[in-house]
Amino acid sequence: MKFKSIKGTKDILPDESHLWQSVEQHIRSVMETYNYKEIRTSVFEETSLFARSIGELTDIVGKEMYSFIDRSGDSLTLKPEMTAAVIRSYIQHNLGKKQPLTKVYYLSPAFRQERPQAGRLRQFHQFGAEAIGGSNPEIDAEIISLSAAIYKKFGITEFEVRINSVGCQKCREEYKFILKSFLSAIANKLSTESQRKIDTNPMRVLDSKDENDKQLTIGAPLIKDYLCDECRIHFEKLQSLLQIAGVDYVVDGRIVRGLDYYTKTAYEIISNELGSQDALTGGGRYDLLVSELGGKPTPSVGFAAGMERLIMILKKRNKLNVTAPHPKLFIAAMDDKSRNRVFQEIFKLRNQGISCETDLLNRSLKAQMREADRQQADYVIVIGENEINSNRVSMKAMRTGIQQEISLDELPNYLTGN
RNA sequence: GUGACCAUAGUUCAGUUGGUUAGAACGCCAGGUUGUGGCCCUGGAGGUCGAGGGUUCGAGUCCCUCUGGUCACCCCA
Repeated sequence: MKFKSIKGTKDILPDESHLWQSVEQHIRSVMETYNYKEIRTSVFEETSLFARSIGELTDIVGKEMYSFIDRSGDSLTLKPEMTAAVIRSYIQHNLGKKQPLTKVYYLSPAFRQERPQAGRLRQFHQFGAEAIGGSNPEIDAEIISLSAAIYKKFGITEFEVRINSVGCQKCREEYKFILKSFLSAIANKLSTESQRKIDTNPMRVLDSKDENDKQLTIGAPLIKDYLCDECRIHFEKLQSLLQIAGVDYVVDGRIVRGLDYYTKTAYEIISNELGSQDALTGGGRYDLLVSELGGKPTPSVGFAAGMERLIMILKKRNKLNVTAPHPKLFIAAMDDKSRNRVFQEIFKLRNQGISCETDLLNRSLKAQMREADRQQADYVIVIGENEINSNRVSMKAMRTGIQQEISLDELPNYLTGN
């Protein structure tokens, strides 16, 4: 085979595309219930936008971005996540001037050059939302509730919302200092991975998957015990609001998100049905990002979720009772002489918005019937000399096999009446 | 980037210690007499056995390299 899809990319084939459409439609409907409006940004941006927002030292920026130099010498990057692009757009178009709080959602492909595995692709699809312009914990609660509501909309209830506060610049620095000294004391017993992180990103040591590391860090200081008053009050208020909103959650003091820009609230939605990549959703508050990217200081919250991971669960749980679109009517031609008349009827019906199909390959009547069955057409009529002369056709309901004779002129009414 | 396992029709898979024309199921196509699908029956098409090297009289089967897939690590959606 000469050409193949790029490693880590997947074609969504005609058999499956309607399933994606249906999932997307459900997501949109929940987003709109919460009064978020869609934003679409281009798939690529200036490389420096992501470097600045996500953080130079993160894995995403350090080794996973699809970056390239275009013909004018600019460095561009296929977006590895959506928030940076949304914020860039928010600032560029002065959306904050039109209203104090901007609520947007998106559905978009994203790109990261990682080794593919279950629930991880190089081109993947995210949906998510951002509420830009407010610092109230009510907004954090709304974002978390919204993301959980989407899974509930699909009948998925087996997931866990884990929340944490990662503090602000002030209290996080103090905490990191304390944490580092705790970790340094046990450094020689930690895994080499974790040892490396003590200086660069000590909070990540706490969510190491290494069993030994887990044991060693059981008594480690957690940031929730070192929050400043403002962050602590915000976190407590968020929890009471989640209770009011009816969102079940657990506090997990070890959550650290992989993107540098989070402040205060950080949260994840985890499923135990996904394999190793178990995060359905990740999100949190990023009060410093807008100003970091050149806008006015604008506190914001958001989340991003993986489409493929959602669909994995839906498939596993058999929650995808979506029916593929199928033609209402199939018109078979008795013989070649009748084909022009068949086409005439087909186009007439299609012009009236009725989905119908006919044989385009000059096949036998039997083959045409088989095709109609395969296409799951609701009805079939056969047009031949008799029908052309009498202007009457036998309408066969394929599910029941019952035939009913009607006039050709009644066809549109008959079909739309059903 | 690291590791493990895998790669045979459109799909899911068989393929004996290396030995003639590489099989099955499903799917696809055509028939089973007069103008009607599904079930059933019969027949047919379809494979450079992932690619390239090597060992051998002989390789789908053994060895090497590459590519791709799957899963895990890392990290994340």
